[in-house]
Amino acid sequence: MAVETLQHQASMDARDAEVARPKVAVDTVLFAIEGERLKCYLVQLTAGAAAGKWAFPGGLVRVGETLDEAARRELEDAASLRDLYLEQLFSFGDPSRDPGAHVVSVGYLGLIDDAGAAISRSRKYAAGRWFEVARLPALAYDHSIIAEYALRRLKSKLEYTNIACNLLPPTFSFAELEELYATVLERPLDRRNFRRRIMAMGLLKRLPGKRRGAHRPAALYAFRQRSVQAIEML
Amino acid sequence: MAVETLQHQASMDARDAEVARPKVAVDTVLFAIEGERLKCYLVQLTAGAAAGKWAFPGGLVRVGETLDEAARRELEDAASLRDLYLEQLFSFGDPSRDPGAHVVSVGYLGLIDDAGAAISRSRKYAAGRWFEVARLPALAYDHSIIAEYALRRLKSKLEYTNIACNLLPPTFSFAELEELYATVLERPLDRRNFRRRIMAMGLLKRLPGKRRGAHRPAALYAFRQRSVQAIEML
DNA sequence: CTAGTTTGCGTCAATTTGACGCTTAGCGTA
DNA sequence: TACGCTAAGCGTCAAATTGACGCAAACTAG
Repeated sequence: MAVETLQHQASMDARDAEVARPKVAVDTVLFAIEGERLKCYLVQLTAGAAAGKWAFPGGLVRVGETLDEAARRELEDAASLRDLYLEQLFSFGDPSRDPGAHVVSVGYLGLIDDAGAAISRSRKYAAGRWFEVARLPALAYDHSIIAEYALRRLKSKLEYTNIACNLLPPTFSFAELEELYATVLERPLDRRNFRRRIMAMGLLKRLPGKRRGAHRPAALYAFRQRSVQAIEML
Repeated sequence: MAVETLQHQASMDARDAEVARPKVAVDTVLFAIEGERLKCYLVQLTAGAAAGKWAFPGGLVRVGETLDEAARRELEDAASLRDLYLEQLFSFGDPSRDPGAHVVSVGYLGLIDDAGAAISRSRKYAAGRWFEVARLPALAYDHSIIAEYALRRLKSKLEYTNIACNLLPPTFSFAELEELYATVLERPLDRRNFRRRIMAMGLLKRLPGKRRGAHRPAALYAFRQRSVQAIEML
């Protein structure tokens, strides 16, 4: 009788050591807006069969840390990033997703308001930089599938949550917010209907100042809540 | 320098064996409707610190199988169940969720149309039976959190997918469908508006026969598609 | 002061949603 | 057989929401 028929969950006793088990990794699809383009951060792998290919920053989960902590640790290591929005996406467990070993990857969606904050100084990777989402290079492992999940989740959550606050600076004009939506959703929005919808959600607060530009000055706004929450969910 | 800073994903080389890694398990929250009550299937653990407690059927993932396969294998083992609807929920990675070891659990939502199909003859568990969702016993590990996720997902997906087809027999009356919704959502539905909404989605096909009962006979319906898909998602 | 551009508010019809009334069909019983 | 009961099934109406679009206000550049 195999070990797992004797116990529901694993315990640290000696019998476990004899059975090979899949490992657990986290991989984060990190998005940012840069110049009216949605971008995501990729790192270039240095080791393994996928060396030279691009992938999302990630790595194996250590004993004693949560999945979120693992994802944050890997982002800090890979790009010196801290305090960003992270949300678990989906877990990818196909044993052939990594030809080298059976690794279950917990995919994460990450958002940051400033692409410039990412500093690729990790010795773990050959390089790290932002790519336009519409023009990603070939990705290692099953990361192109993870990318699809992440993009779908981001688009979906834009519609019914205040998740956009994590892609914008603390203060912004309505036009900037609308541009963000149009960029991510890849479709034009009616300016007036968009304003009505957003205002009806009551997420924003108007700030005193004005944004001066080449034309009529725009009112400044900020999100009431910086924490993500659903609007009018049943 | 630790192993994981040298490689992105794990490989099977010798250095890995030196580092303890979290294990991966799957746990499935299986729902069924029985007598106007939403129920879920629990098993009673026999081993480990949680022995005697109730939990969702699950176990460690083996090298070479997908997460879905692992979940199906455990359900077959625990309750002789096959060919049911399964959907990945969320992964739970808190290292303290299982006091015995660091086990990352991938939670699954399962649906079956016939609670009677579950046969608890597994030697792995002391017992297995259906519990009313509103009156679950104390659960092992973090399974009460997983239960909350599963119930929320089920309620949510009822609203915009044809997922209900997995909780109903192949043929059913409109009243039975409405009762299912009311039971799961825990609120009364307006019969006429509900019918309009469901018909507008175009999921059902009318069958020739009639359901004879104590009163006016009801038309019989079946789902056009038995595969789950979202309706009118943007 | 004028032309050009962006901001910001408002209107209107079409569609969707929520609340509810009424008829139909079959069963059981007098 | 006819009457009452109950569930099934169809339809109506007002309120709320959505999509399409017009227009004036505010500012800069020349």
